[in-house]
Amino acid sequence: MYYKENTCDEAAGVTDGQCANLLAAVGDALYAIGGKWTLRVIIALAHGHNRFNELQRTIPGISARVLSSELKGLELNGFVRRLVRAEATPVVVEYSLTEYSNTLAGVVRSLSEWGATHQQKVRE
Amino acid sequence: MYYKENTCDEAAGVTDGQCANLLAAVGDALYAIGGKWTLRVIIALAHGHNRFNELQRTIPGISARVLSSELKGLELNGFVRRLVRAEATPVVVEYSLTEYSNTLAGVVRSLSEWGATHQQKVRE
DNA sequence: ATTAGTGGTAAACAAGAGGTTAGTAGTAAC
DNA sequence: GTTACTACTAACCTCTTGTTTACCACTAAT
Repeated sequence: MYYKENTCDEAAGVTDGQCANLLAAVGDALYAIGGKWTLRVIIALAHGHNRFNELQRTIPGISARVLSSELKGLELNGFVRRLVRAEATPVVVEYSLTEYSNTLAGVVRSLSEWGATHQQKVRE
Repeated sequence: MYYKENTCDEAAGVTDGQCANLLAAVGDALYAIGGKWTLRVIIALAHGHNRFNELQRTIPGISARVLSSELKGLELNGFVRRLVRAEATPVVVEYSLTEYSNTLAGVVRSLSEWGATHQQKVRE
């Protein structure tokens, strides 16, 4: 359980450490993947969309400028690999996920599960 | 066509639907709790910090203005309950999580687990 | 009398994320 | 010859988010 029921004094000291740890960890996670588009790009790549314009078509509402900067950031952080296929005409660029990005599977799963049920609740 | 039409014909149609669903669900989730402070406020509340200034002390870096607007938004969306204790002097305001906010447990857990390991990887 | 604490709000501003428009160079299809 | 596709990038603008500072009215302690 991520929450602690009681507020009694003996617990305060103990859970405050846990709380600070949680705050820091969640802060780090959101800093890396909390942007509006970051996870969506990763999801689209995970489904085999690995070209620039293909990604832009798959992700509704993203602009070329934002997609470009997202891909750069993801490459910099080791989530995405960029491969230029110079043998093709015109030159084709392929993006793909690294193994490290697989560590995000759990996050994507719980986030999408919660998001789906939450969306149903919002339409009440 | 001078480039391949599909990476995997049979998969394309099937997974594109899944992909769109995932994108929408994750989008909804991030819209609700993807802000810089939203989850941190919830975590602090979950650890028994239920007064305004207490929350501000617990969450490093948050300003009163932002905390105030976060709490308003969370109350509006049904994550937080606001209780004014008029019998006390000075008047005391208590914030607490609703039952609905417990549905976020899985999200917080996976996000904090990933955030913790990611932070270790970043320090390489 | 001064300081600190209660729970905030108002105003002014800064920063950054994201959106819009336009344009690059080359090729291929109509 | 015109359109459309490849993968972007530059410039500009807007809008949200967040910061800072000051302030409210009241109380309790020093």
